Amino acid sequence: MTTETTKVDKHNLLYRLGFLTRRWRQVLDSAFQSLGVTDAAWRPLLHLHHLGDGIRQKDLAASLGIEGPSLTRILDQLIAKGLIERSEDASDRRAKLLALSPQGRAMVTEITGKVAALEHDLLSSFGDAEIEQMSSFVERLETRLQETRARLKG
Amino acid sequence: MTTETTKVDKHNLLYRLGFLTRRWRQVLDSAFQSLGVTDAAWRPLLHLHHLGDGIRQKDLAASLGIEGPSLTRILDQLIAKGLIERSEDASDRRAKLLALSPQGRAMVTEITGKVAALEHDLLSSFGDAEIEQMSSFVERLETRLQETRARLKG
DNA sequence: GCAATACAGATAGCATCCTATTTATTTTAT
DNA sequence: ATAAAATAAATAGGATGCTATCTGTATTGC
Repeated sequence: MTTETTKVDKHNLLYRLGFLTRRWRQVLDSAFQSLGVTDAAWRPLLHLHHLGDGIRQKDLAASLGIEGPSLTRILDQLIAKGLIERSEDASDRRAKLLALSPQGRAMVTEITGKVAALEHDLLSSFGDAEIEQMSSFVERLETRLQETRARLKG
Repeated sequence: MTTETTKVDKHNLLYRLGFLTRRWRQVLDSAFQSLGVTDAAWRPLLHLHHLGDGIRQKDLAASLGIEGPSLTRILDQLIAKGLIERSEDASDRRAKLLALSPQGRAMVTEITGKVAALEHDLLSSFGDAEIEQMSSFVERLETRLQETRARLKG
């Protein structure tokens, strides 16, 4: 029975991580509805703000950890809302350069406040050492997973 | 700067959890392609096996942590493949009862082996104490998130 | 007994991610 | 110099989750 229990625990861990991220997404979703941006849309704004105007879509996608086509649609929405501007790169006519509009910058401020409040609410009971430990675990899992992925593909 | 750094770390933690679960799903996806079941489909099979034949869709959905409509579509696929059988509940004509077919039971065996191998591969570098600690963190986050969710809805 | 409410499941439609392919442009190799 | 390969972004289509709504059945309240 000990073996069985251990196996179930490990099994549940990854399952519950997925569950947790779905729930977190739902919380963010309801929190951002009032701002008029979807949950998927706020992160590109913050990353763009952090990386600075004038970057390419490809680099923003890499920063977000999503694929190019996934970003294209989100950008279409953000550009339609006037939060981001997409211009052509004079030095490479295949590429597009991204920049926050003034409204986009204002939105970044609002989003940053909301996200910080929600994250604080979620993490406030954890000490710095615990946060760091979780970060370390996640990093180890990421590394291992990347190796596994590479092995399955190669 | 200290404040800034801490903030970014916390920020990254939840972001990276989402990233991690997406990657894990991708690994499972490529591993299960050869079995002819999608990543979303294997978990209902295992849960049904664990819960036993004759349960209702509603209870399986609750066990999986997904909503009824999300399960309906997955079940349609699994039934079309002949892995699960859906029958009417004589005591309540609204409800349907679920059972694994013989092929479904065989699939459960294959899936269990594959999942166990992948999870072992991912988690083998973690000690039991570390696994338990991660579980504890996840549980605390789940609890806190549920409270937040309830507060936002009420 | 019958109307109102609750519940199980299915359907419709949205959001987000992915991979595969297409188009336009740039870089590399012969 | 030109043909082949590589690259940036867009488009097409699939998978998975959600909420809202519909249908049929059971339960509750008067």
